[in-house]
Amino acid sequence: MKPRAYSKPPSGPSTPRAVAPYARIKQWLKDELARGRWPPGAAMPSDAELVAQFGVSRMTVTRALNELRSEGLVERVQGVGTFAAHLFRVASTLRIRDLHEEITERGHRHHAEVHRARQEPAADGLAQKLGLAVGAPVFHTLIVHFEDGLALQCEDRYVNPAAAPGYLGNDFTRITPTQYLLQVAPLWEAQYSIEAALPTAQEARLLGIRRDEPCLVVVRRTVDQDRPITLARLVHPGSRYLLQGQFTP
Amino acid sequence: MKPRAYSKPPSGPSTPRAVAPYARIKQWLKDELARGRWPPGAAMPSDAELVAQFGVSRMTVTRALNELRSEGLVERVQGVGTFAAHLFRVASTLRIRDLHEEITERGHRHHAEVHRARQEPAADGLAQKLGLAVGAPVFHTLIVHFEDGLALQCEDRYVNPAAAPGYLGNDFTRITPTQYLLQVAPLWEAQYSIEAALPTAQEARLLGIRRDEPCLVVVRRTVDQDRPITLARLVHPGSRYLLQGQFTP
DNA sequence: GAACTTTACTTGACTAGACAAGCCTATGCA
DNA sequence: TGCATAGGCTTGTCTAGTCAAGTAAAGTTC
Repeated sequence: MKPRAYSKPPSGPSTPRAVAPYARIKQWLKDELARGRWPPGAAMPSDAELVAQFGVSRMTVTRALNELRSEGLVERVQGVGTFAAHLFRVASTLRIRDLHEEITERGHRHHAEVHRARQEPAADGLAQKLGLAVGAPVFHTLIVHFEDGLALQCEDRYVNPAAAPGYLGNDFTRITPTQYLLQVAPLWEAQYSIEAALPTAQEARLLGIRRDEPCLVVVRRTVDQDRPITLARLVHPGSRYLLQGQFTP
Repeated sequence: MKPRAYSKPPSGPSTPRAVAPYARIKQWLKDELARGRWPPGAAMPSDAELVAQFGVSRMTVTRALNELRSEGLVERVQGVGTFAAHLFRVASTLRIRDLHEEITERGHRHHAEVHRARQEPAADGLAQKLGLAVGAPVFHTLIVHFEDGLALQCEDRYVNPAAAPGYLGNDFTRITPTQYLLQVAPLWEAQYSIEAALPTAQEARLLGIRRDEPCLVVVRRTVDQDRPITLARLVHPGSRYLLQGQFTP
C-alpha cells in the first residue's frame, strides 16, 4: 500500500484538525473500555485484528496500544496478547512544584525567613538516611515561606554536602532550596509521605499557629542516581494548605 | 540498509538481555540530562543528529524521545526542536488503590461497619457537584473501615443514581464501594484534594479517636465521561494513616 | 499416559523511506 | 524600510515489510 496522505477530510475549512489514525484507534479502544466491553483482565483484540479492522499498518496500531499501556489502561504480554488492565492499580499524578513558582503563579507575593543555615554533624538516624557516617558534616536549613505575609510552609531541610557543596552559599530569601537543588542535580527520584499531624512547639511558633492546629506534613527524600541529596520535612498549616491533584486514565 | 538483527551480542551466555537500541538512546539522553549537559529549556540534539550519531533509523530515535516526553523529561515542538524540560513541573504518581486490597496485601484483616446506606434528596451544594437537580434522589453511604480491628477510614460517600442504579443493593461489609463502582464504571477521571483537618464530632466517634486528633482528609470527586459518579470524603486518623508515593523522572 | 517437537499465533523491535505541517531566516521586491 | 515569499530546518505521522522472542496448543513419539 502506498503511503496514504492523511490530510484534512473534506468537511469544510473550519474543521479544527484531522485526527491522526493512531489517536482515533486509541480513542475507540478507550471508549469501548469505558463501556465495559472488556472487563478487567479480559483479552482484547490482537494487533493483527486491529490492523484488519482499521486498515492501517501495524506500527500505527502498536503505537495506540503502547500509549494505552503507558497510561496504565491495558497490559500487553509478549506471546500471549493484550488485556484490559485492573484499573484500581491506576496511578494518579501529583504535581510537585517549587513553592515560589506556585505562589507567584497565583498572583501572590512570596517571601522567606531564614532561621537557620549552617553545617552540623549528622545525628544517627539522619546520617543513615543520607548515606553518611554518623557525625559527618551535613547542611541544615530551616526556612519559613510566606504567601502574602501569611506563613504557608515550614521547611526543615538537610542536604548532603557531597551532592551540593555550594548549598549554604545561597541567599535563601531570593532562591528557594528546591530551585537551587534542581540546578545542581537536575534529575532525581523522590520518595515522599504525606500525613496529618500536630506541629512541634517550634513549628507552631514559626508558623504563627496554635499547637493544636492540624498540619499537613510532607516528608520527602530525594536521591540522584543512588546518592541521597536531601531530606526535607515540610509542615503546612491545615487551614491554609491543600494538596490537589487529578487523574485521567 | 537491510534490517539488522539485534540479537544478543557475543558476550557469553550469561548476558541477561541485549538492550534495545531505543532503550540505549533513551538511557544516554537521560544520563546526559542528569549530568546537566542540557540545562532546562536548552535545545537538545535533533532527530537527524541522533540518527547519525547512533546509526539507527528515525523511528527508533523518535520512540526514545517520545517516551522521554511522556515522562515529562523533554519537550518537543514541531518545527523548532527538542528541549530539556523544566523539571519542577514534574508530576509524581500517587497510587490510588482500593482500601480492601491495600489492607489484605499487608497481610492484615479488613472489615467494615455500615452506618448508613440509603437514598436521600440532594442538598444544594451536593446536587451541583453531582450534576443533579436540588432535591433529586441521591445515594448516601457512611462506612467505617477497620484494619485488624482498628478504625482506619471513615468513608462518607454520595453516589449519582444514574451512574450506578444498583449501588444500594450491595452488602458493603463484603464489597467496598470502590470495588463496586469500578465494576459499574471501569473508566473515570478523578479530582482529589488532600488536607489536614480535625474530624467532626461524628467522625471522631465513628473512628474512636479524640476530637483534637488531626486527620488526613481526602476529598475525591469522580467523573465518567462528563457524568459525575460519586463524591467521597475519606477521613483517616493522622496517627494511623500515611499516604506514600514516589517518582522517577 | 508422559515427554518431546512442531506449528501457529502473539507482542517486541526495527528499517528505509515518504509526506505533512510548523517555524525561522534569508532573499528579493516594492 | 517594510513586506511577502521561498528554502531549509524541525517534529508528526504513516507504510509495508522484516526478524526476534515468548506462549500455548496440537501432534508425535516412546
